[in-house]
Amino acid sequence: MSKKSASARGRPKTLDRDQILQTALMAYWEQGPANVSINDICHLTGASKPGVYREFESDDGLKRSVLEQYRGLAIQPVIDILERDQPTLETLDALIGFMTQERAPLGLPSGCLFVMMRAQSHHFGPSTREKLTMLRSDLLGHYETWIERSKSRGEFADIPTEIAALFMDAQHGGAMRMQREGVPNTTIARVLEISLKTPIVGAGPARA
Amino acid sequence: MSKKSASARGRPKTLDRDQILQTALMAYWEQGPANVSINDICHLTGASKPGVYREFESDDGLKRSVLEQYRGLAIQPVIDILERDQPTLETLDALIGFMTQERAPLGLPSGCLFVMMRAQSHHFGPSTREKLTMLRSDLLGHYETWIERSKSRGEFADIPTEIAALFMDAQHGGAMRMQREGVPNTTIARVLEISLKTPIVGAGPARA
DNA sequence: AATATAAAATACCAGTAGGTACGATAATGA
DNA sequence: TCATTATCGTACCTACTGGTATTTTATATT
Repeated sequence: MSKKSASARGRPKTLDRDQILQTALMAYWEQGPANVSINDICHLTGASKPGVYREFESDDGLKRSVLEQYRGLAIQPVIDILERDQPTLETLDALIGFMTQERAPLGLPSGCLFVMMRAQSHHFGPSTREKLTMLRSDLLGHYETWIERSKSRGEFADIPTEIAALFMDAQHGGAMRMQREGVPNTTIARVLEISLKTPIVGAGPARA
Repeated sequence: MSKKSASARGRPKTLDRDQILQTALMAYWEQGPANVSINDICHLTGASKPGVYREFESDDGLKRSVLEQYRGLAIQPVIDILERDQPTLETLDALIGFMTQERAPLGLPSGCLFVMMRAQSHHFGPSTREKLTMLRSDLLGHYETWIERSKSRGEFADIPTEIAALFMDAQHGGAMRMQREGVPNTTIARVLEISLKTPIVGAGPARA
């Protein structure tokens, strides 16, 4: 890991890895990964194509790295919410709040790159696909531990943990898809209130 | 409309429109629309490229036509279930049954082409996008009339109809995505039991 | 038989994708 | 000073995309 600051031997590198990652991340997120070529990223960043390939090895490698970057940006916050020790209902509210946050003021695209990439994982190389699978099972794992903790407090319905985790993941994916299709965040939040809270804490509307 | 059987003037057409549509439909469904080129479809069907363009005008036109075809195959059955005059719970069971049907024995790919295409609608031409939007609002409309009918029988929770329709659409999309990711249909069905039934008829597990 | 019509398919177009060979360049170590 | 090392970027490669110009062929009409 101590390769950066130590003066290397040859010509010093001018290529800005983080800038490329950030630019690619935003371009993928906004336009969809399949609509952004390596050439596009070169033009956007001013980097040369061999430079990008030297740094990331291949299209597959770049996408894998972007996904890693995206994890810190948009998946970890979800995990952080799950790991705060809060009453179940408050966690659910925090999740809904995070998902339906207005993106434009933050300069962030709508939808979720992770969800988008999962939906078209067969377009990607093996390395990216592997990363996708790992991120997915990691996220599901965090859902599961949170569910178990909620259950131990008696604050979670009697649903098998594995099923409940898939259920929460599905609600998240649904919300992100709606956002991409232009459904207003307030509306998405109302849907999530019903779809997330009712099955989990029974806090939904009265039955007719 | 009486152009087919009437003997036309020039060279008789040998191009089989339906075969192309069917082949393209299956290829799109299996591999994702973005992974199937017109060339692929030509090779699969034996048709020549200008023939395909003569029939469908463009990539956009072909995709629109395929989508139309897909409607009859996989969207209309859902609408038919909604239009059967059944108790709400039976309709929900029928929907869950349809979504989690084993596809392999029927020779059908898993997932839903409509859901896939909605998720990447920005890859397509204007005509295809228009069709997608129309299909979406048509489906949502059918959900809404079914919801209203259920409400009038007192068999639907007190959820605004528009919200409930988006909710149902989201559950459908989530199920199709899980299926694509390889989640077993029995598991998906259990998730749907919770996510669909609990909010709508309160038939979920007891709260803790 | 000659002509009009329409569909057939080969062979091509420009554009772009992912990827790389290779000579130039900027630093360090001897 | 001079070799060594490593990154630089131009210019290129092949493959394939959506799309079409052009010629040939099979029919119906005259």
